[in-house]
Amino acid sequence: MSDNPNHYHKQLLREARLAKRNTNNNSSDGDNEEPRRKKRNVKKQSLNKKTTELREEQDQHSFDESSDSNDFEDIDLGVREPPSDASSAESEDFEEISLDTGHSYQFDEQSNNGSAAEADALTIQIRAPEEEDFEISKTGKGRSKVNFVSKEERRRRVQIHKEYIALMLIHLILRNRWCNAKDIGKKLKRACVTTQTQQLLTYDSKNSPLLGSRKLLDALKKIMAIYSEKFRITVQGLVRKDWQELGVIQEAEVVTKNLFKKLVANYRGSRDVAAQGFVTLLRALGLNARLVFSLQPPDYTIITSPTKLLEEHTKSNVQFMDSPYPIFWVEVYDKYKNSWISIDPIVMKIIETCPKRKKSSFEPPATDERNQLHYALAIDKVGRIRDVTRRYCINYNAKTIRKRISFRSSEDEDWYENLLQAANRGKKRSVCDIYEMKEFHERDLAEGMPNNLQAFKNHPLYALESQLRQNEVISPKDKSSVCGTFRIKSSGKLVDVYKRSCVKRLRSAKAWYMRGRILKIGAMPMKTKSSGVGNGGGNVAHESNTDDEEVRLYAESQTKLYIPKIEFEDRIPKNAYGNVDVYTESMIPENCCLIRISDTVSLKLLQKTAQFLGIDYAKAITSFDFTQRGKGGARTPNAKEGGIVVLKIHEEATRVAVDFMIEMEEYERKMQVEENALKNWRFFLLKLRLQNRLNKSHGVVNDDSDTIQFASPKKKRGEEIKRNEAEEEEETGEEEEVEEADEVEEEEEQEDYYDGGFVVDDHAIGLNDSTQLQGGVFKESSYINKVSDRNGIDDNSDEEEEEEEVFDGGFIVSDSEPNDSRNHNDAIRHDKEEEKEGAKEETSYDKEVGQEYKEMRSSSRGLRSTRKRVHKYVEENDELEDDGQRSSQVYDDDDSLSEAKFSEPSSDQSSMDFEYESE
DNA sequence: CTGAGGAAAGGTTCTTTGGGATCA
DNA sequence: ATGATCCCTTTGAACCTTTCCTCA
Repeated sequence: MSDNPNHYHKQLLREARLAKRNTNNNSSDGDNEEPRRKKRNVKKQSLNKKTTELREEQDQHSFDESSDSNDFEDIDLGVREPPSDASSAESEDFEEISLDTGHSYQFDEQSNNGSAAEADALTIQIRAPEEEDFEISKTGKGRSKVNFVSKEERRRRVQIHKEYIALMLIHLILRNRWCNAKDIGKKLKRACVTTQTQQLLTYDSKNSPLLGSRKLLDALKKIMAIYSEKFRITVQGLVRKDWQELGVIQEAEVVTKNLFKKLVANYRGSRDVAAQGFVTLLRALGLNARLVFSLQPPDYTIITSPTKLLEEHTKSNVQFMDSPYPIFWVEVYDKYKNSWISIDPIVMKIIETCPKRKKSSFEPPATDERNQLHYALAIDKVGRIRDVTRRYCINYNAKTIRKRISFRSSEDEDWYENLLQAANRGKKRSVCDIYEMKEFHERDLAEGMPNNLQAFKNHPLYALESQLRQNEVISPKDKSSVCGTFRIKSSGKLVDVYKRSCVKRLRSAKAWYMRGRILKIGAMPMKTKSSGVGNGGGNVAHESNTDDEEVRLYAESQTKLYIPKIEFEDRIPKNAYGNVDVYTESMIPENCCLIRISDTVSLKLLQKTAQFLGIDYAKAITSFDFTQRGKGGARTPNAKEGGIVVLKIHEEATRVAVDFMIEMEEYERKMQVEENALKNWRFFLLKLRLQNRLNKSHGVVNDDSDTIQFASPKKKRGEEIKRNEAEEEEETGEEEEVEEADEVEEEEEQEDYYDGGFVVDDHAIGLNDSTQLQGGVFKESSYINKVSDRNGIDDNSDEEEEEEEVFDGGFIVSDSEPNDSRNHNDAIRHDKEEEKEGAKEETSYDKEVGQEYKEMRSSSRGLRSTRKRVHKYVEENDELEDDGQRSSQVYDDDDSLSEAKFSEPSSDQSSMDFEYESE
């Protein structure tokens, strides 16, 4: 140990904090954060399935659940139960309540009038108690005594632990508000404070702070003596309960605000109420008094199942033994010494300013069943909450920390932090806090090294070499990392103690690569381990590991951020597979950007977009998954594609195009419906004509059972047939027929829009601007093409012409055409200008595309012109000929595709015709 | 009281770029 | 005949950690 332990430990602490921050940063920007988050989501989902969610309205009182849960002896929030919450109120045991951290807690301190206990929006899920939760997991043959609980139960215990904390916090906030009652305070003051003590308190001691402090203590002592003399404990206060005792009800009256006032005024109630009353009294005296609550959540680290005790406890209401230590007590700020004085006016009747390195008298021994000091929260007059556990626990870092939820995982740590933060929202720090932080820091330093081996495990400051994990190493391993020695009591061996901040976590080069880091040149492995590890289902067979028996492990300091090499500014640096590895954000090549897939944007769409724009792109591999194929156990890695990488200069254009493609897809879907409808109708009309002709040539067949099923109702068909029979003239008949069809269309449109139905143009167009645009676009480009194509193919051209006129009624072809050509000329002119511009042309083009898109939205410019422009741009400006060709191919393909689609109905129809005729 | 050791369970890490059937 | 597309399946092994318990 060094000569100046304080200084030494300070440094240690700083280093430890730094190291922690570093690891946190790594985990947050790395990919390794993802699986964890995923897991949590899964948990949440499964939880949600089982829970009934209760969302409280903003102005409702959100804490009602707790007021009726019988677990808590005396919570009342002074609010009435809304009838709608009956289900939650009925839950006898307060079983599973999941609270989202951070955002859900909103403690509103504005309305400080007691009756309105409120959170703005608190989501509480209550799960009905399940018998199975206490199910005992399988135990070994020989050791019947150890009964571990199931995974599910463990999770549930953590959950309850958290909920208990949250609800007790709320309890504390409420009680603290009641403690601000001035009327009671005045009354207590009159009864308990003599003029003599009053004088002690008002002593002006600017010159001698020591004397002032002394007098404050004297005054407190006197007040405490009178108060504790008067107070009678009539009911048991809060106690700690084990898991099996959670359902046991302590018989007590529900304390409302009025009852609280009455109790305090009459010096009756539980020891908790006594402490709260004392706070009221001290505050009335103008002292800065805090109410301290040592939360007693059931211990989540206990994973054994309840055994014999369970039955005893649930059957008879066991009166819990009172702990000789308080759960509520008081802290008074000593402004002379800038420290807090702890007062327990009722249980132990002591006043204490605990020196460092000495065990506080408030800390119960670990054997106390009914009281454990793991979370001590102090709340002041305005509702500032501070975690003051550090003050009361001598072995905070070595022991207490392990029982706190923050020790479990970083997520849980965040949860706890967020909880306190939410409770403190909008409240500023005071000078007292700064002095308090200083005090806690000093206590940290004073705690020193643990005195037993076990406490060294995961100690935040110290580490023993024997307790390191396989992939951990102490670096640098010299005098600078040793901070002392420890003698193992049993063996008497003397071992070195290292700083925790010097413990480095090692990974293989591959593992680092997956985290976006590569080895520095000349890095020597810090440790090696046999490659047998984890080779489980790997491809051991095909890759002879003879020369690579060992996995070399490296520390993070031996690696550097991987920065992809860029050979040409205008090329995407792809790997051998033609992809880009993007396991972390930092792995995106500098001249590129990643466009991720999402729920709405599929990889296919992205690829299509890139091809459409004719730009170079590469699939981005963002992670791997390993799936089991076959029963052999060989697990094959699957590269997961998380998006595409495009050149940065193409980013904006691509994003705009992606948006456009999404809209286009949506429109195409609609068009498909419409097209199907048209096909059906066309088919229907043909059938009618055919039938008509057959009837004419072969006579009417009175047979209702048709071989062909139509979507339209038979009644209407019958009508049409009659009409057709009446009208012998072909041309006029057809015209009317089509009109009739149009009418029917409109009627049926409401009935089945998607079921092979159809879209009326007016309807489709009139929705909003964007649809109107699309309508315009597609009428020009695809729809009209299709119709005219069909005209070309079909023999019954007369009819088709008529049809076109009918369906085209919604838009003005003549108008759009000159418009289009003008734009086209515009585009060409633009392109020519751009050609001259030179170096900046590409970026300006990108902007151009963005603007054009906006223009298109407003002025309904055609898709075709855009396409042509992009196409033209690619041809003229882009040096990548291949891509240009590809895009032109795509363009052509698209048209041919639409042609191909339209050959369908004719073939379909002919076969049907054939079938009909053969009949 | 302390530590070693064992049991039992859950968690973490490692692996790092298909293939056969069917359809167009 | 050939290329494109779909669908298969959710798995291990080895190691590590944590807890409880017993025994010395």
